[in-house]
Amino acid sequence: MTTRRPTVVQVARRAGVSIASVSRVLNGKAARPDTTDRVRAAAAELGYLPDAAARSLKLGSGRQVTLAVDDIGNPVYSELMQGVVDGLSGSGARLSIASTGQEPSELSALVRNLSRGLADGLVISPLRRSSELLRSLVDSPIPVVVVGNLADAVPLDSVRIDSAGAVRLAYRHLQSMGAARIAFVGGPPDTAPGSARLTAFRQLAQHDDGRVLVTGSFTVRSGERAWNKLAALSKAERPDAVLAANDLLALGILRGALSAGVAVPEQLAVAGIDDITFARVFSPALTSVSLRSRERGRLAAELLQHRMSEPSAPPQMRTVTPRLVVRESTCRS
Amino acid sequence: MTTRRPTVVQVARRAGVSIASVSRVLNGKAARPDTTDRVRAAAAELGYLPDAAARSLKLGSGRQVTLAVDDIGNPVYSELMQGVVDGLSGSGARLSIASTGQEPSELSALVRNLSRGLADGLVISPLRRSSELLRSLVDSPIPVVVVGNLADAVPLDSVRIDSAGAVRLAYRHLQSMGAARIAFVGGPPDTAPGSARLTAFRQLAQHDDGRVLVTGSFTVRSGERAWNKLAALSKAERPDAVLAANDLLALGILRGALSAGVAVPEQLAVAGIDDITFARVFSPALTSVSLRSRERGRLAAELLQHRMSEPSAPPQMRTVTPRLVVRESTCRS
DNA sequence: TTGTAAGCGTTATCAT
DNA sequence: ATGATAACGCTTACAA
Repeated sequence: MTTRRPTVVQVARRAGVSIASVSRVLNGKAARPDTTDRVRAAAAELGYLPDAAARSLKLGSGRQVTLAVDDIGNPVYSELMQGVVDGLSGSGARLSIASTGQEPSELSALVRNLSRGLADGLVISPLRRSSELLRSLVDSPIPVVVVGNLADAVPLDSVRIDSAGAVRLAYRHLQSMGAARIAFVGGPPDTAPGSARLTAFRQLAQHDDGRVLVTGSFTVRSGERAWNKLAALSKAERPDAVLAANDLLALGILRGALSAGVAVPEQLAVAGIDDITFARVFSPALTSVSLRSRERGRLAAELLQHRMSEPSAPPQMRTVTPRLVVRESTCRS
Repeated sequence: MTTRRPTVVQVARRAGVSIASVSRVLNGKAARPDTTDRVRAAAAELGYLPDAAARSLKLGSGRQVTLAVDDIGNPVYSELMQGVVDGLSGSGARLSIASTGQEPSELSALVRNLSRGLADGLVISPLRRSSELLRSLVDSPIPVVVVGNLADAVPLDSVRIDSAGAVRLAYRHLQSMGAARIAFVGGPPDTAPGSARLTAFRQLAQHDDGRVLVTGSFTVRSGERAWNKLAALSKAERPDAVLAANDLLALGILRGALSAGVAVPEQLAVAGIDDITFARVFSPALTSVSLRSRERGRLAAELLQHRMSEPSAPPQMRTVTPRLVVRESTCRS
């Protein structure tokens, strides 16, 4: 039960060598074959595992990566997380999750409190990019990779997405399906993706009469509320297509419309952004623009590992191309 | 940029006291008021944060909790994770995720490799409970809480669920809605929940002619495949209700049925188990039995913290009661 | 109440 | 090639 974990000392004793030799062998440095064997054998017999805390203390850094997001409940972040796991796999690094839940971005505070040993590297995907947060990130004593579109001047590794392109893809698709009045259901405008996608839509629709609704959160509930507002419009004003700023909002719209007996896509076409795993499962399956969350997570993990091994390299950037996935909610084939 | 993190030594120098006083003050031990003030001030000015690795090494344990699950992609586990976060919040403990992804449960290996400092406590929800895994858990040098139904003899803290009760709830409900032939779509029988739910169904349906299908995984795809088998049955054999072993399977059935033009619930009623967040969003919304994943996560975190502070207390057990949530997929109101 | 010093388990430097 | 030893930053007897 309370067997004390074996340390290098026990291994050394058992192998009849010094602790230095044990450390060397276990870290793959050269040693005489028989020394190597004896140490390996002793370690195996004792079930020795190095103490991560001690190693981290000595080395000045462990292999602990933290992923910080605003809301782990959103499937997008689960996928991002899976991507990070993919990118980390094989490196021996471990992943921690830090989610601030619903609170208005406590991420800055969280970032400041990441002490070494708890986190040796950070992947962060902040909904809101306050200058305070950016400052904490730039000043962070540990390597940071941001998943999101930073201003070019910010000296941080980042994985970006072409937001405007994503919105355009969906918008053009809806148009090509014959939609005349396309409404936009946006997320909170004070968030980075919220404002980027809103701006992109406004630019695209400036000559069309696209109605714009803004919601308080990127959730299904908000989508349902937005639907209610849409349903209250006069017949002439009612859109024949909705472009939602993310899939959760789109699903809310979808649910609202179907409950009200509106046929999708016949009477109302609906498209989202993110292409969460569930998008294809719904009925009708949701047309969406994939932002490749999993790939972004993987790329972020790669950038982070690069930076952890090469702390003073110039900041790098990866950009992921959005991809339209047409399904039943816009096009009954 | 590469500012070396301040340590107790710098704080002590700045405050004009010894490192011992710094440690004492920062850990809330009594000290003279002016000493306290000077230390606090110095720490604040320097932006001092204790090194988690060093503290963990010295104390023999940090506050790092690991959650190990088979597949983070399943929303049930996201909810479990959120529950663990809830239960940990305020305790200063941090959460790590370990997921083996799709691989045939490598959890045993994972558990054996949890070195101290990386994980000071473990919450594990294993799909398969091999005796090998159980042994690693019982022998684990760090506190462990299992989310799942252990044999009573296993001396481990656990959070359990009444599987048989959950299946019964759904079965009786389907019967009460007038279903005559209820089919069961089970998960992999070599998993703990897979076999428990299957056994429960067989017991309930032994006098009825309930058909039983078994799938290879708890996923939407498997559900869709199961639907195809169901659809291939002769009209006389076809069920008028399906009870799926989890919501992902149920959603697959739902999707298959709707695509085939089968009306749900009129021609086929569908019920799942787990009550994932998305269950209510689907159309028709999915009837499901809630296993209160989030609450189970919270309870697991509480048990773990208790054990971490009281290592030799007798094993505890919490049992969560399943709850039927009736929605449109079984009952058009 | 405060300071000195030991030690947690590891890696790395320096002799040998 | 190997062994003795110092050091990473922290907490905690023990002394003063």
